[in-house]
Amino acid sequence: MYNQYASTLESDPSCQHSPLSCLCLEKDIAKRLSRQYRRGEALFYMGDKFDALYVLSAGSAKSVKNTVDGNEQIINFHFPGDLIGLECFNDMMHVHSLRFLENSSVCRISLQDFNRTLIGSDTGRRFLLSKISHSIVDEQQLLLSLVRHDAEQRLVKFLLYIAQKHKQSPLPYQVFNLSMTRVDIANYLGLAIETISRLFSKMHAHGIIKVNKRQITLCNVEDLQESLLA
Amino acid sequence: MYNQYASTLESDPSCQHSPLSCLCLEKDIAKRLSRQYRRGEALFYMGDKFDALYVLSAGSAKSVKNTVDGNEQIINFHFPGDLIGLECFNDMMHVHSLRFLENSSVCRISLQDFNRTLIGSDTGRRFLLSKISHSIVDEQQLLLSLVRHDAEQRLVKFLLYIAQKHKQSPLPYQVFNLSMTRVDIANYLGLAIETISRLFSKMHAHGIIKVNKRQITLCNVEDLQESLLA
DNA sequence: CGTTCTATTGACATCATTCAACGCCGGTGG
DNA sequence: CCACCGGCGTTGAATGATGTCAATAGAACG
Repeated sequence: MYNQYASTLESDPSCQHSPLSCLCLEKDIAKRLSRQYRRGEALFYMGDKFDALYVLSAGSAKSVKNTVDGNEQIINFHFPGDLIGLECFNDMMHVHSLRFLENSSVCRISLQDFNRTLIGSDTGRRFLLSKISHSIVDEQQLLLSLVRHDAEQRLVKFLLYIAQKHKQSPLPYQVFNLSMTRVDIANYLGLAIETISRLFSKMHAHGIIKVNKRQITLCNVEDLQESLLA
Repeated sequence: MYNQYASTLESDPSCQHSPLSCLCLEKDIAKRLSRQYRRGEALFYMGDKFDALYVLSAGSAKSVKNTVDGNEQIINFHFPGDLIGLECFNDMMHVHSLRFLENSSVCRISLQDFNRTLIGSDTGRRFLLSKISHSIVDEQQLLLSLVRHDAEQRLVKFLLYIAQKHKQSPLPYQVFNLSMTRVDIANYLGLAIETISRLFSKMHAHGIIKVNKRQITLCNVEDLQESLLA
Protein backbone atom coordinates (compact mmCIF):
# COMPACT_ATOMS: atom_id res chain seq x y z
CA MET A 1 0.00 0.00 0.00
CA TYR A 2 2.71 2.40 0.99
CA ASN A 3 4.52 1.27 -2.05
CA GLN A 4 1.78 1.48 -4.59
CA TYR A 5 3.23 4.28 -6.63
CA ALA A 6 6.71 2.91 -6.82
CA SER A 7 5.42 -0.39 -8.06
CA THR A 8 2.96 1.26 -10.36
CA LEU A 9 5.89 2.86 -12.09
CA GLU A 10 7.39 -0.52 -12.79
CA SER A 11 4.40 -2.46 -13.90
CA ASP A 12 1.33 -0.47 -14.83
CA PRO A 13 1.24 -0.43 -18.62
CA SER A 14 -0.64 2.86 -18.65
CA CYS A 15 2.49 4.47 -17.25
CA GLN A 16 4.92 2.89 -19.65
CA HIS A 17 6.02 5.89 -21.56
CA SER A 18 5.59 8.57 -18.99
CA PRO A 19 5.71 7.28 -15.45
CA LEU A 20 5.18 10.79 -14.31
CA SER A 21 1.75 10.80 -15.81
CA CYS A 22 0.66 8.86 -12.73
CA LEU A 23 1.80 11.73 -10.65
CA CYS A 24 0.42 14.32 -13.02
CA LEU A 25 -2.97 12.73 -13.16
CA GLU A 26 -3.02 11.93 -9.53
CA LYS A 27 -2.07 15.17 -7.98
CA ASP A 28 -1.51 17.58 -10.77
CA ILE A 29 1.69 18.76 -9.14
CA ALA A 30 3.93 18.47 -12.13
CA LYS A 31 3.24 20.55 -15.17
CA ARG A 32 4.68 19.38 -18.43
CA LEU A 33 6.95 22.04 -19.76
CA SER A 34 6.10 22.78 -23.33
CA ARG A 35 9.73 23.12 -24.30
CA GLN A 36 11.71 20.15 -25.54
CA TYR A 37 15.41 20.04 -24.86
CA ARG A 38 18.09 18.86 -27.25
CA ARG A 39 21.22 16.85 -26.73
CA GLY A 40 23.82 18.97 -24.95
CA GLU A 41 21.42 21.59 -23.63
CA ALA A 42 21.35 22.36 -19.93
CA LEU A 43 18.26 22.64 -17.76
CA PHE A 44 20.12 24.47 -15.01
CA TYR A 45 23.66 25.09 -13.86
CA MET A 46 25.48 24.53 -10.62
CA GLY A 47 24.93 27.60 -8.48
CA ASP A 48 21.58 28.55 -10.02
CA LYS A 49 18.76 29.37 -7.68
CA PHE A 50 16.75 26.30 -6.76
CA ASP A 51 13.13 27.13 -7.42
CA ALA A 52 11.63 23.90 -8.69
CA LEU A 53 12.09 20.18 -8.86
CA TYR A 54 11.81 18.33 -12.14
CA VAL A 55 10.75 14.93 -13.29
CA LEU A 56 12.30 13.69 -16.47
CA SER A 57 9.44 12.59 -18.70
CA ALA A 58 11.37 11.50 -21.79
CA GLY A 59 14.98 11.15 -22.83
CA SER A 60 17.96 11.10 -20.51
CA ALA A 61 20.28 13.48 -18.73
CA LYS A 62 23.34 13.66 -16.52
CA SER A 63 24.01 15.57 -13.32
CA VAL A 64 27.47 17.07 -13.49
CA LYS A 65 29.61 18.68 -10.84
CA ASN A 66 32.42 21.01 -11.87
CA THR A 67 35.51 20.28 -9.87
CA VAL A 68 38.18 22.76 -8.87
CA ASP A 69 40.68 21.43 -11.37
CA GLY A 70 38.35 22.37 -14.21
CA ASN A 71 37.14 18.86 -14.89
CA GLU A 72 33.65 17.50 -14.62
CA GLN A 73 32.39 14.68 -12.50
CA ILE A 74 29.16 12.96 -13.41
CA ILE A 75 27.15 12.34 -10.26
CA ASN A 76 24.38 10.38 -11.87
CA PHE A 77 22.35 9.71 -14.95
CA HIS A 78 18.64 10.33 -15.13
CA PHE A 79 15.91 8.45 -16.93
CA PRO A 80 12.17 8.91 -17.34
CA GLY A 81 10.45 9.03 -13.98
CA ASP A 82 13.47 10.27 -12.03
CA LEU A 83 12.90 13.12 -9.62
CA ILE A 84 15.60 15.76 -9.88
CA GLY A 85 16.66 18.36 -7.34
CA LEU A 86 16.28 16.70 -3.95
CA GLU A 87 19.82 17.62 -2.94
CA CYS A 88 19.08 21.34 -3.11
CA PHE A 89 16.99 21.97 0.00
CA ASN A 90 20.08 22.63 2.02
CA ASP A 91 21.39 25.76 0.33
CA MET A 92 18.44 26.35 -1.99
CA MET A 93 20.92 26.33 -4.85
CA HIS A 94 21.63 23.75 -7.49
CA VAL A 95 24.75 21.79 -6.62
CA HIS A 96 25.02 20.20 -10.07
CA SER A 97 24.44 21.18 -13.63
CA LEU A 98 21.91 19.13 -15.53
CA ARG A 99 22.69 18.36 -19.13
CA PHE A 100 20.56 16.34 -21.54
CA LEU A 101 22.08 13.40 -23.36
CA GLU A 102 19.45 13.27 -26.08
CA ASN A 103 16.25 15.03 -27.00
CA SER A 104 14.27 15.13 -23.79
CA SER A 105 11.43 16.73 -21.94
CA VAL A 106 10.74 17.38 -18.30
CA CYS A 107 7.90 18.14 -15.95
CA ARG A 108 8.39 21.02 -13.58
CA ILE A 109 7.25 20.91 -9.98
CA SER A 110 7.35 24.30 -8.33
CA LEU A 111 8.43 24.32 -4.70
CA GLN A 112 5.01 25.59 -3.80
CA ASP A 113 3.34 22.62 -5.45
CA PHE A 114 5.88 20.30 -3.94
CA ASN A 115 5.13 21.59 -0.46
CA ARG A 116 1.43 21.56 -1.11
CA THR A 117 1.57 17.91 -2.09
CA LEU A 118 3.69 17.04 0.91
CA ILE A 119 1.14 18.73 3.12
CA GLY A 120 -2.12 17.97 1.45
CA SER A 121 -2.04 14.46 0.05
CA ASP A 122 -1.22 11.27 1.90
CA THR A 123 -0.59 9.32 -1.27
CA GLY A 124 1.37 12.18 -2.79
CA ARG A 125 3.54 12.43 0.29
CA ARG A 126 4.18 8.70 0.28
CA PHE A 127 5.02 8.83 -3.36
CA LEU A 128 7.51 11.64 -2.87
CA LEU A 129 9.11 10.04 0.18
CA SER A 130 9.40 6.83 -1.73
CA LYS A 131 11.12 8.70 -4.56
CA ILE A 132 13.51 10.26 -2.07
CA SER A 133 14.39 6.88 -0.61
CA HIS A 134 14.79 5.46 -4.05
CA SER A 135 17.29 8.06 -5.12
CA ILE A 136 19.30 7.59 -1.93
CA VAL A 137 19.36 3.83 -2.42
CA ASP A 138 20.38 4.19 -6.06
CA GLU A 139 23.28 6.33 -5.01
CA GLN A 140 24.32 3.79 -2.41
CA GLN A 141 24.26 1.09 -5.03
CA LEU A 142 26.74 3.02 -7.09
CA LEU A 143 28.80 3.56 -3.99
CA LEU A 144 28.85 -0.16 -3.39
CA SER A 145 30.05 -0.84 -6.93
CA LEU A 146 32.83 1.64 -6.62
CA VAL A 147 34.02 0.23 -3.33
CA ARG A 148 33.69 -3.50 -3.81
CA HIS A 149 33.83 -4.21 -7.51
CA ASP A 150 36.63 -4.26 -10.01
CA ALA A 151 36.37 -2.58 -13.38
CA GLU A 152 34.48 -5.37 -15.14
CA GLN A 153 31.98 -5.80 -12.35
CA ARG A 154 31.35 -2.07 -12.25
CA LEU A 155 30.63 -2.00 -15.94
CA VAL A 156 28.35 -5.04 -15.71
CA LYS A 157 26.44 -3.46 -12.86
CA PHE A 158 26.17 -0.26 -14.83
CA LEU A 159 24.77 -2.08 -17.84
CA LEU A 160 22.26 -3.96 -15.71
CA TYR A 161 21.23 -0.67 -14.16
CA ILE A 162 20.69 0.90 -17.55
CA ALA A 163 18.77 -2.15 -18.75
CA GLN A 164 16.58 -1.90 -15.68
CA LYS A 165 15.83 1.71 -16.50
CA HIS A 166 14.76 0.68 -19.98
CA LYS A 167 12.21 -1.85 -18.82
CA GLN A 168 9.43 0.49 -19.85
CA SER A 169 10.69 0.65 -23.41
CA PRO A 170 9.08 -1.30 -26.21
CA LEU A 171 12.34 -3.12 -27.01
CA PRO A 172 13.25 -6.22 -25.05
CA TYR A 173 15.07 -4.73 -22.12
CA GLN A 174 18.24 -6.70 -22.81
CA VAL A 175 18.75 -4.57 -25.89
CA PHE A 176 19.22 -0.86 -25.53
CA ASN A 177 21.08 2.13 -26.82
CA LEU A 178 23.45 3.97 -24.57
CA SER A 179 22.67 7.66 -24.67
CA MET A 180 26.02 8.51 -23.10
CA THR A 181 29.51 8.35 -24.54
CA ARG A 182 32.28 6.04 -23.35
CA VAL A 183 33.83 9.11 -21.81
CA ASP A 184 30.72 9.65 -19.71
CA ILE A 185 30.63 6.04 -18.60
CA ALA A 186 34.30 6.10 -17.63
CA ASN A 187 33.85 9.33 -15.75
CA TYR A 188 30.83 8.01 -13.87
CA LEU A 189 32.45 4.71 -12.92
CA GLY A 190 35.78 6.21 -12.00
CA LEU A 191 37.68 4.36 -14.71
CA ALA A 192 39.80 5.33 -17.69
CA ILE A 193 38.02 5.46 -21.00
CA GLU A 194 40.50 2.94 -22.40
CA THR A 195 39.46 0.51 -19.69
CA ILE A 196 35.82 0.80 -20.74
CA SER A 197 36.75 0.25 -24.36
CA ARG A 198 38.87 -2.79 -23.59
CA LEU A 199 36.16 -4.30 -21.40
CA PHE A 200 33.53 -3.88 -24.11
CA SER A 201 35.84 -5.61 -26.59
CA LYS A 202 36.68 -8.41 -24.18
CA MET A 203 33.09 -9.08 -23.14
CA HIS A 204 31.97 -8.97 -26.74
CA ALA A 205 34.67 -11.48 -27.68
CA HIS A 206 33.60 -13.74 -24.82
CA GLY A 207 30.00 -13.64 -26.02
CA ILE A 208 28.77 -12.10 -22.78
CA ILE A 209 27.38 -9.04 -24.46
CA LYS A 210 27.08 -7.71 -27.97
CA VAL A 211 28.43 -4.28 -28.67
CA ASN A 212 27.59 -2.41 -31.82
CA LYS A 213 28.55 1.23 -31.48
CA ARG A 214 26.22 2.39 -28.73
CA GLN A 215 23.79 -0.48 -28.98
CA ILE A 216 24.29 -3.06 -26.27
CA THR A 217 22.77 -6.51 -26.06
CA LEU A 218 23.01 -8.44 -22.82
CA CYS A 219 23.29 -12.07 -23.91
CA ASN A 220 22.44 -13.61 -20.56
CA VAL A 221 21.15 -11.37 -17.83
CA GLU A 222 21.15 -14.06 -15.16
CA ASP A 223 24.77 -14.95 -15.77
CA LEU A 224 25.66 -11.30 -15.51
CA GLN A 225 23.81 -10.94 -12.24
CA GLU A 226 25.54 -13.99 -10.86
CA SER A 227 28.94 -12.73 -11.90
CA LEU A 228 28.46 -9.82 -9.54
CA LEU A 229 28.10 -12.09 -6.55
CA ALA A 230 31.47 -13.77 -6.89
CA MET B 1 15.85 31.88 6.10
CA TYR B 2 15.16 28.54 4.53
CA ASN B 3 18.49 27.53 5.87
CA GLN B 4 18.18 28.67 9.40
CA TYR B 5 18.14 25.26 11.01
CA ALA B 6 21.04 23.87 9.11
CA SER B 7 23.20 26.78 10.04
CA THR B 8 21.94 26.79 13.59
CA LEU B 9 23.26 23.27 13.93
CA GLU B 10 26.71 24.45 13.00
CA SER B 11 27.00 27.61 14.98
CA ASP B 12 24.46 28.13 17.74
CA PRO B 13 26.29 27.35 20.98
CA SER B 14 23.10 26.29 22.68
CA CYS B 15 23.02 23.33 20.29
CA GLN B 16 26.60 22.32 20.71
CA HIS B 17 26.15 19.05 22.46
CA SER B 18 22.84 17.96 21.11
CA PRO B 19 21.93 19.52 17.79
CA LEU B 20 18.74 17.61 17.95
CA SER B 21 17.67 19.64 20.93
CA CYS B 22 16.79 22.36 18.45
CA LEU B 23 14.41 20.00 16.83
CA CYS B 24 13.15 18.61 20.11
CA LEU B 25 12.49 21.99 21.56
CA GLU B 26 11.12 23.34 18.37
CA LYS B 27 8.65 20.77 17.39
CA ASP B 28 8.79 18.07 19.96
CA ILE B 29 8.87 15.45 17.27
CA ALA B 30 11.78 13.45 18.53
CA LYS B 31 11.55 11.80 21.88
CA ARG B 32 14.78 10.93 23.58
CA LEU B 33 14.89 7.22 24.15
CA SER B 34 15.73 6.48 27.72
CA ARG B 35 17.94 3.57 26.74
CA GLN B 36 21.64 4.06 26.11
CA TYR B 37 23.38 1.80 23.65
CA ARG B 38 26.84 0.33 24.02
CA ARG B 39 29.61 -0.24 21.54
CA GLY B 40 28.71 -3.11 19.23
CA GLU B 41 24.97 -3.07 19.92
CA ALA B 42 22.54 -2.73 17.03
CA LEU B 43 19.59 -0.36 16.83
CA PHE B 44 17.99 -2.31 14.02
CA TYR B 45 18.91 -4.87 11.41
CA MET B 46 18.61 -4.97 7.66
CA GLY B 47 15.16 -6.31 6.85
CA ASP B 48 13.50 -5.07 10.02
CA LYS B 49 10.23 -3.24 9.68
CA PHE B 50 10.75 0.48 9.27
CA ASP B 51 8.56 2.16 11.83
CA ALA B 52 10.55 5.19 12.94
CA LEU B 53 13.41 7.47 12.05
CA TYR B 54 16.14 8.25 14.50
CA VAL B 55 18.43 11.12 15.25
CA LEU B 56 21.72 10.23 16.85
CA SER B 57 22.03 12.45 19.91
CA ALA B 58 25.36 11.23 21.28
CA GLY B 59 28.09 8.83 20.24
CA SER B 60 28.56 7.39 16.78
CA ALA B 61 27.32 4.54 14.63
CA LYS B 62 27.74 2.85 11.27
CA SER B 63 25.20 1.75 8.68
CA VAL B 64 26.15 -1.65 7.40
CA LYS B 65 24.91 -3.65 4.45
CA ASN B 66 25.39 -7.39 4.40
CA THR B 67 26.53 -8.51 1.00
CA VAL B 68 25.79 -11.83 -0.60
CA ASP B 69 29.30 -13.13 -0.10
CA GLY B 70 28.86 -12.87 3.66
CA ASN B 71 30.90 -9.72 4.06
CA GLU B 72 29.80 -6.36 5.30
CA GLN B 73 29.93 -3.05 3.56
CA ILE B 74 29.79 0.13 5.57
CA ILE B 75 27.52 2.61 3.84
CA ASN B 76 28.15 5.51 6.15
CA PHE B 77 29.06 6.66 9.60
CA HIS B 78 26.73 8.67 11.78
CA PHE B 79 27.44 11.42 14.26
CA PRO B 80 25.31 13.52 16.58
CA GLY B 81 22.58 15.34 14.70
CA ASP B 82 22.41 12.86 11.81
CA LEU B 83 18.96 11.75 10.70
CA ILE B 84 18.77 8.01 10.15
CA GLY B 85 16.33 6.03 8.06
CA LEU B 86 15.53 8.19 5.05
CA GLU B 87 16.32 5.42 2.62
CA CYS B 88 13.49 3.23 3.95
CA PHE B 89 10.38 4.88 2.56
CA ASN B 90 10.58 2.79 -0.54
CA ASP B 91 10.03 -0.68 0.90
CA MET B 92 9.20 0.36 4.47
CA MET B 93 12.01 -1.92 5.59
CA HIS B 94 15.46 -1.15 6.84
CA VAL B 95 18.03 -1.65 4.11
CA HIS B 96 21.00 -1.48 6.49
CA SER B 97 21.83 -2.57 9.96
CA LEU B 98 22.78 0.17 12.37
CA ARG B 99 25.56 -0.61 14.81
CA PHE B 100 26.97 1.71 17.45
CA LEU B 101 30.69 2.36 17.55
CA GLU B 102 30.73 3.61 21.14
CA ASN B 103 28.29 4.31 23.92
CA SER B 104 25.54 6.28 22.26
CA SER B 105 21.98 7.47 22.52
CA VAL B 106 19.32 8.27 19.97
CA CYS B 107 16.08 10.16 19.63
CA ARG B 108 13.21 8.33 18.05
CA ILE B 109 10.85 9.96 15.58
CA SER B 110 7.79 7.88 14.92
CA LEU B 111 6.53 7.93 11.35
CA GLN B 112 3.37 9.51 12.60
CA ASP B 113 5.30 12.36 14.17
CA PHE B 114 7.46 12.64 11.11
CA ASN B 115 4.46 13.01 8.87
CA ARG B 116 2.79 15.38 11.28
CA THR B 117 5.83 17.64 11.22
CA LEU B 118 6.05 17.49 7.46
CA ILE B 119 2.42 18.51 7.29
CA GLY B 120 2.01 20.86 10.15
CA SER B 121 5.10 22.98 10.51
CA ASP B 122 6.75 25.09 7.84
CA THR B 123 10.00 25.35 9.73
CA GLY B 124 9.91 21.67 10.64
CA ARG B 125 9.37 20.72 7.02
CA ARG B 126 12.20 22.92 5.88
CA PHE B 127 14.42 21.45 8.53
CA LEU B 128 13.64 17.90 7.47
CA LEU B 129 14.03 18.63 3.77
CA SER B 130 17.32 20.29 4.50
CA LYS B 131 18.42 17.19 6.40
CA ILE B 132 17.40 15.04 3.47
CA SER B 133 19.40 17.15 1.06
CA HIS B 134 22.32 17.14 3.40
CA SER B 135 22.48 13.39 3.61
CA ILE B 136 22.25 13.06 -0.16
CA VAL B 137 25.06 15.56 -0.62
CA ASP B 138 27.21 13.84 1.98
CA GLU B 139 26.81 10.61 0.11
CA GLN B 140 27.76 12.28 -3.15
CA GLN B 141 30.86 13.66 -1.52
CA LEU B 142 31.96 10.17 -0.63
CA LEU B 143 31.15 9.08 -4.15
CA LEU B 144 33.36 11.83 -5.50
CA SER B 145 36.26 10.73 -3.30
CA LEU B 146 35.93 7.17 -4.42
CA VAL B 147 35.87 8.11 -8.08
CA ARG B 148 38.43 10.87 -8.33
CA HIS B 149 40.86 10.50 -5.47
CA ASP B 150 43.70 8.09 -4.82
CA ALA B 151 44.13 6.33 -1.51
CA GLU B 152 45.87 9.16 0.31
CA GLN B 153 43.39 11.77 -0.85
CA ARG B 154 40.50 9.57 0.22
CA LEU B 155 41.93 9.19 3.68
CA VAL B 156 42.61 12.91 3.99
CA LYS B 157 39.08 13.70 2.92
CA PHE B 158 37.77 11.19 5.40
CA LEU B 159 39.77 12.74 8.23
CA LEU B 160 38.59 16.23 7.32
CA TYR B 161 35.04 14.94 7.26
CA ILE B 162 35.40 13.43 10.71
CA ALA B 163 37.02 16.60 12.01
CA GLN B 164 34.11 18.58 10.61
CA LYS B 165 31.70 16.35 12.46
CA HIS B 166 33.58 17.02 15.69
CA LYS B 167 33.32 20.78 15.47
CA GLN B 168 30.74 20.76 18.24
CA SER B 169 33.12 18.99 20.59
CA PRO B 170 34.98 20.81 23.36
CA LEU B 171 38.36 19.72 21.96
CA PRO B 172 39.94 21.76 19.19
CA TYR B 173 38.46 20.17 16.14
CA GLN B 174 41.84 19.28 14.67
CA VAL B 175 42.22 16.74 17.46
CA PHE B 176 39.81 13.85 17.73
CA ASN B 177 39.46 10.21 18.50
CA LEU B 178 38.38 7.83 15.82
CA SER B 179 35.53 5.73 17.09
CA MET B 180 35.97 3.24 14.26
CA THR B 181 38.69 0.69 13.64
CA ARG B 182 41.15 0.73 10.76
CA VAL B 183 39.15 -2.15 9.34
CA ASP B 184 36.04 0.03 9.29
CA ILE B 185 37.86 2.91 7.63
CA ALA B 186 39.32 0.61 4.98
CA ASN B 187 35.95 -0.96 4.34
CA TYR B 188 34.25 2.42 4.02
CA LEU B 189 36.88 3.88 1.69
CA GLY B 190 37.22 0.78 -0.42
CA LEU B 191 40.86 0.23 0.46
CA ALA B 192 42.87 -2.54 2.06
CA ILE B 193 43.47 -2.17 5.77
CA GLU B 194 47.21 -2.38 5.13
CA THR B 195 46.93 0.65 2.86
CA ILE B 196 45.29 2.64 5.65
CA SER B 197 47.97 1.60 8.07
CA ARG B 198 50.77 2.50 5.70
CA LEU B 199 49.23 5.87 4.92
CA PHE B 200 48.88 6.73 8.60
CA SER B 201 52.53 5.85 9.12
CA LYS B 202 53.68 7.81 6.09
CA MET B 203 51.67 10.92 6.90
CA HIS B 204 52.80 10.78 10.49
CA ALA B 205 56.42 10.53 9.37
CA HIS B 206 55.93 13.51 7.04
CA GLY B 207 54.50 15.58 9.90
CA ILE B 208 51.18 16.04 8.14
CA ILE B 209 49.18 14.43 10.91
CA LYS B 210 49.90 12.91 14.29
CA VAL B 211 48.69 9.41 14.91
CA ASN B 212 48.57 7.92 18.38
CA LYS B 213 46.45 4.80 18.39
CA ARG B 214 43.04 6.16 17.53
CA GLN B 215 43.78 9.76 18.37
CA ILE B 216 44.42 11.85 15.29
CA THR B 217 45.82 15.37 15.14
CA LEU B 218 45.61 17.30 11.90
CA CYS B 219 48.75 19.45 11.88
CA ASN B 220 47.62 21.85 9.17
CA VAL B 221 44.04 21.72 8.03
CA GLU B 222 44.49 24.24 5.22
CA ASP B 223 47.36 22.32 3.69
CA LEU B 224 45.26 19.18 3.83
CA GLN B 225 42.35 20.89 2.12
CA GLU B 226 44.64 22.21 -0.58
CA SER B 227 46.17 18.81 -1.16
CA LEU B 228 42.75 17.59 -2.28
CA LEU B 229 42.58 20.12 -5.08
CA ALA B 230 45.72 18.97 -6.86
C1' DC C 1 46.45 -16.83 30.60
C1' DG C 2 45.15 -17.90 26.25
C1' DT C 3 42.31 -16.32 22.37
C1' DT C 4 40.74 -12.95 19.38
C1' DC C 5 40.78 -8.43 17.59
C1' DT C 6 43.54 -4.70 16.05
C1' DA C 7 47.43 -2.79 13.94
C1' DT C 8 52.00 -2.51 11.57
C1' DT C 9 55.41 -3.68 8.09
C1' DG C 10 57.73 -6.13 4.13
C1' DA C 11 57.84 -8.72 -0.34
C1' DC C 12 55.52 -9.70 -4.30
C1' DA C 13 51.73 -9.80 -7.74
C1' DT C 14 48.26 -7.65 -10.46
C1' DC C 15 44.96 -4.74 -12.28
C1' DA C 16 44.12 -0.34 -14.09
C1' DT C 17 46.20 3.97 -15.69
C1' DT C 18 49.03 6.46 -18.71
C1' DC C 19 51.11 7.43 -23.00
C1' DA C 20 50.95 6.82 -27.74
C1' DA C 21 49.33 5.73 -32.28
C1' DC C 22 45.64 5.05 -35.18
C1' DG C 23 40.86 4.80 -37.49
C1' DC C 24 36.13 6.28 -38.03
C1' DC C 25 32.54 9.53 -38.47
C1' DG C 26 30.11 13.93 -38.98
C1' DG C 27 30.32 18.65 -39.69
C1' DT C 28 32.19 22.74 -41.79
C1' DG C 29 34.33 25.67 -44.89
C1' DG C 30 36.92 26.43 -49.09
C1' DC D 1 33.09 17.99 -53.95
C1' DC D 2 36.94 17.41 -51.16
C1' DA D 3 40.00 18.56 -47.29
C1' DC D 4 40.40 19.37 -42.75
C1' DC D 5 39.32 18.98 -37.98
C1' DG D 6 37.40 17.68 -33.57
C1' DG D 7 34.98 14.26 -31.04
C1' DC D 8 34.62 9.47 -30.33
C1' DG D 9 36.46 4.95 -30.00
C1' DT D 10 40.02 1.05 -30.16
C1' DT D 11 44.37 -1.19 -29.19
C1' DG D 12 49.30 -1.96 -27.57
C1' DA D 13 53.21 -1.43 -24.27
C1' DA D 14 55.12 0.30 -20.10
C1' DT D 15 54.48 2.06 -15.47
C1' DG D 16 52.78 2.38 -10.98
C1' DA D 17 49.51 2.25 -7.20
C1' DT D 18 47.17 -0.78 -4.41
C1' DG D 19 45.89 -5.50 -3.12
C1' DT D 20 47.39 -9.99 -1.36
C1' DC D 21 50.03 -12.93 1.46
C1' DA D 22 52.72 -13.50 5.41
C1' DA D 23 54.91 -12.58 9.81
C1' DT D 24 54.78 -10.17 14.08
C1' DA D 25 53.19 -7.83 18.20
C1' DG D 26 50.34 -5.32 21.48
C1' DA D 27 45.63 -4.69 23.45
C1' DA D 28 41.19 -6.23 24.87
C1' DC D 29 38.47 -9.58 26.84
C1' DG D 30 36.66 -13.48 29.02
